[in-house]
Amino acid sequence: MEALAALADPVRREIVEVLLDHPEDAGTLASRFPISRPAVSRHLRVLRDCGLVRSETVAQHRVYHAEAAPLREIDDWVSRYRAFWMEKLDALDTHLQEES
Amino acid sequence: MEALAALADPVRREIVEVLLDHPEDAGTLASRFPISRPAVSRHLRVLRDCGLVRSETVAQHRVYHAEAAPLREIDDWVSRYRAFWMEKLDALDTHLQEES
DNA sequence: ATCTTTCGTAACAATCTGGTTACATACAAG
DNA sequence: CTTGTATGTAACCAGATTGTTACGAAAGAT
Repeated sequence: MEALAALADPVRREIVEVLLDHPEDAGTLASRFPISRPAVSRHLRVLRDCGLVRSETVAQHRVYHAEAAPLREIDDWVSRYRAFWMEKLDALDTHLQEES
Repeated sequence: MEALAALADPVRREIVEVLLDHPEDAGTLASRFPISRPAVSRHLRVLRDCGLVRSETVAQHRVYHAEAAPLREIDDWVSRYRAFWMEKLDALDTHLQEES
């Protein structure tokens, strides 16, 4: 669940959101954020280290791509408890039914 | 997505896992971990602040319960990208089919 | 009333995090 | 080859995080 910690940061979350939509090189990616390019570079390192992102070198550019596997890992964790909140929300629905 | 940051910590994640199974008082909860009771108490505060947990006072004990809503919020975020990795994994399946 | 149990908070130290600027490397281009 | 563009890394700093021990409040128990 190292990926979960990586996604705790809002900047990294937004980077991933962009890359899930389309691949993008480091510079363009950095220009989206109000922080320095090296700061973004390090966020990319964190994302790379936990497998949420992969980089492909083309000329002197590094094109980043989103990687699916770790997202699935998080989904699996949450899934284990989906039954819990389904139940709770069902109970709420019932409650509202009874009130009306 | 404040809950996501809260769950980045492995201790807090384990606390939530326990409470999703059954409610438990602060002391018993603390005894599960190799850290001090005040440390656990503060983890509980973080979880309370982001709504992942709720406490009920019974006598001089504080019984903690898991709360469903924030888990759902995280699930919703991941859901937005479920299509992405479904697609990737499908592509992998196809690839393996072709190889065999 | 006083002691005991349960639990949160305060104060403090050590580590982690995320930002900045300065610098090094790699490849294209002229 | 020398210059310029695109990136990652190193060094440094401020603020947040997480742990510890000491203390305080609240509610049973004697």
